[in-house]
Amino acid sequence: MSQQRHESTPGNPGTVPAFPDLPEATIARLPEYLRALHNLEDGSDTISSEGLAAAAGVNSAKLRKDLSHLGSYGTRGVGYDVALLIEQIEYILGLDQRRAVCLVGVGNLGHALAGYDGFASRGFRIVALFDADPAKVGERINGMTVRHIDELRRLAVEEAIAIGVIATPASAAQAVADELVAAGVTSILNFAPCVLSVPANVDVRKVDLAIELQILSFHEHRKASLTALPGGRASSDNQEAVGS
Amino acid sequence: MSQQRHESTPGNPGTVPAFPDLPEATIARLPEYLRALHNLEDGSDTISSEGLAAAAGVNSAKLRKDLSHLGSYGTRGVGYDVALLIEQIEYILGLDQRRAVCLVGVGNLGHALAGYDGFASRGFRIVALFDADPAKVGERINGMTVRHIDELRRLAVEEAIAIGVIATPASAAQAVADELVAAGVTSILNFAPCVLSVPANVDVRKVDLAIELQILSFHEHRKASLTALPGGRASSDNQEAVGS
DNA sequence: CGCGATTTGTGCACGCCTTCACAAGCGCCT
DNA sequence: AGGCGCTTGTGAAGGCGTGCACAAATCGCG
Repeated sequence: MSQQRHESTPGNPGTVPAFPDLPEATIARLPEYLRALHNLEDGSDTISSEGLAAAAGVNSAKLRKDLSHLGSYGTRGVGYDVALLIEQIEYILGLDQRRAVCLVGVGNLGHALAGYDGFASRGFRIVALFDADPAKVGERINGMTVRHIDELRRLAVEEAIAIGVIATPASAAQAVADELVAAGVTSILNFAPCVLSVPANVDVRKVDLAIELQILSFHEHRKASLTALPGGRASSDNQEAVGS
Repeated sequence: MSQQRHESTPGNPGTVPAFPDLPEATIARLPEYLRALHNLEDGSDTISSEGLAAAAGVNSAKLRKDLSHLGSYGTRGVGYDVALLIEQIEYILGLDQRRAVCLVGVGNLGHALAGYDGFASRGFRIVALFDADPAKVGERINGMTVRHIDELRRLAVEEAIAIGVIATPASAAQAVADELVAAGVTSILNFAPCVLSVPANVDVRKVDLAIELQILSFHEHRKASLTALPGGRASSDNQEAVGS
């Protein structure tokens, strides 16, 4: 078992061990665990899988298996060391590097994202804003100046930006994605409702706000049809957790 | 558009037919298919599973299986009737009802959501905005007036609002959720980074913008560690999609 | 009218994920 | 020191989702 104890000692960049290949489902939950850990107001320095699972809204066995995947160090009979676990997860997620992020599209949504402090407080630095509209270029948002998209490539390379956020209309999204890729960006968070075509080494995650509502609408429709039927079924599964 | 219900249960006109119990994964993809169908500029009135799958960014076999689950009407050798398929999916998702949605929290993000026209154009009506801050009450956004959250319960009942969107800080989210539930809301879209506790008959979907970035950050971290290792990486896969 | 081209619908196998249940380990208390 | 209660880590089973590969069905055309 490789000891990838994360030390802050600079100067050993080549010693990053083989990365644990975590299941995708586990990766998606690590940020949840991290948030739950940070929100713990409890003064105790350890927490049981049961307690953390409740705080994160998941099954405790699932949480233990997730943590075991990253070779975590819990103590039987005691639980997990909160500080150590936070450190471990932040290291795995690469959050200790406070990655630079650029945002393209300062419209309705982009404006809100630029001002969203949840990014800054959870491991990221928005370092540049871009828009194609000359009327918006020069506008100052949250201490940053909106630049024209033509400057994207130069700035992204200079700042070694690896993550880009697309908050443009769908019609512009593919062109922006191409530009981001050309600038060396290898991870894209796409808020535009469209499919992006990118090289295989670029990761894309998509957030479509309307789709979330449509999924809820389906469940509404289903619930309505069930209540109209005789012998309406009881409620199905739903995650319930203790409030903070 | 006539309310063309699908032909099952031909003997009981007034009742909604037994709802097909679609896999959750399928449900989550139906909105994608719907968007792809609407974006089709092609003048033809039918489309093959291959074509639609490409437009939606999924495997064609998966798409066929998804559509078969909802008793779809494709024609072998021809494809799917675009208009009929749109109608079918919109019916299943309950979008033909243009459900009323209320939004709580008119801060940075909430303001953007209130102005987001993607909701209106894809089956929803935002009918009420609420905030706890007296300074915001009375403000007009996109033709709507922000009301105080104390009015939530009365208005939600009056308008029969079934879907609520939470865009408040995390500290207020649980209280707002309780209020929504008390007002009869049975579906909640939560943008606050916290776990909500709700009754079993209430559906909750969560969108955490920072989590999405953190997942991307993990992949960045992984990619960086891989490039430092011998063996390099092979990129042969080809993501293909219909360009904008 | 029949044949071939085309496309849907689906049986099947495989792999991932979840969940249960329990052995192993740890610390505290007597 | 030893036993006891608590908690982690994990083997195993079951369910779910995915994608291949092919039979069934439909249309167009000669």
